[in-house]
Amino acid sequence: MLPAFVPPMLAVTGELPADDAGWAFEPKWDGVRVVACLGGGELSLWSRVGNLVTASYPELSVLTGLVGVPAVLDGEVVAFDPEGRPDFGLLQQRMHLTKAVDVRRARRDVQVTYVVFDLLQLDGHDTTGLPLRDRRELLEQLELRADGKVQVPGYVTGNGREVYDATKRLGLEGVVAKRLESVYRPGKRSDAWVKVKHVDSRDVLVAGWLPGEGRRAGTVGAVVLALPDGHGGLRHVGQVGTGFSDQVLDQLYAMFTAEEVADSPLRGQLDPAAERSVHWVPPTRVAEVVHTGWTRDNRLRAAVWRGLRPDLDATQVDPDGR
DNA sequence: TCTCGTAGCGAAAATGGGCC
DNA sequence: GGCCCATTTTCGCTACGAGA
Repeated sequence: MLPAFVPPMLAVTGELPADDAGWAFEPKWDGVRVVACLGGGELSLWSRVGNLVTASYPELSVLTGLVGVPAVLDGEVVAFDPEGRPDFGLLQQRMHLTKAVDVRRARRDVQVTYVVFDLLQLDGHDTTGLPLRDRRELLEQLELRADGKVQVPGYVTGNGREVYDATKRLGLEGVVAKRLESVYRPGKRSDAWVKVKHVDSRDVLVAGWLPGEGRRAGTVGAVVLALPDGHGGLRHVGQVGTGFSDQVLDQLYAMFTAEEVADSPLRGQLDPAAERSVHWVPPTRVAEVVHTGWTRDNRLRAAVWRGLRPDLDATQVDPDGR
């Protein structure tokens, strides 16, 4: 009998705990959250919001041979780059495939690994009421290892700062701190799990803006960002659409509409439909954003607005944005 | 058959409203 | 006041239908 989907517990974003005691630290895996339900020789894989994704990752059928009793596992499907780092861009080539022929083709270039970090049911027993410490012990007793397709990475107790620094050196996304005594709360965001991400702060130039929709109709939806290209021009480095308060949006809207210009400083660098929607401003204002890295086409990944930098002028912005 | 546009889904963060 | 949930935005990708 195949167990039913259990919605995964979610972490809050925050800082490392001030006191390491009672916390477990593990790397933050840059992949997609997947709950695996096993039983009767069958497997179902579910996304965070309860969509069935079994067909997208046929190689994970090895799980059925690893656990002798019905079980529900929580983990992350990850694609590793040749250096062994999780690469979300690679994984995106697999995420939405549903047809067997497409999945077969994509598997030649991108293999995935299921990184298991929690156990929610075992042999018909609900384990979510157990402390994390006990759930992990049961999980490790299952000895889930399969030829690079399944991993159960260990965790570190204490030394959260060391784990954080190590993940930064290794190019990982960050760490997750989990209270060892915490129970698993299905579908809930809990401060018993705290994700601490590595973020970079950069100074960038404001080149234009896109109108908002819905609640943000009549104000700014996103700000178009640029950096000097080192040859007297500018290169587009993406947009930022989050991190603003309503007050800041109103200020930016008033500022931008008063300065609008017809000419694009980034001609030909955005796709034509997007370029038609942009309202351009002179690229003289400097803003600070934080982001989690760069996409393959040299755009800022997951950029969050921090504010304008009136103390800086455009000539002080480094082509690397530092 | 190919291209283009749209929709949907994955990730994330911030805000505001409702409720206790 | 704090928590939870809904809603908004971003990017990157695939699926699919329409039209050339």
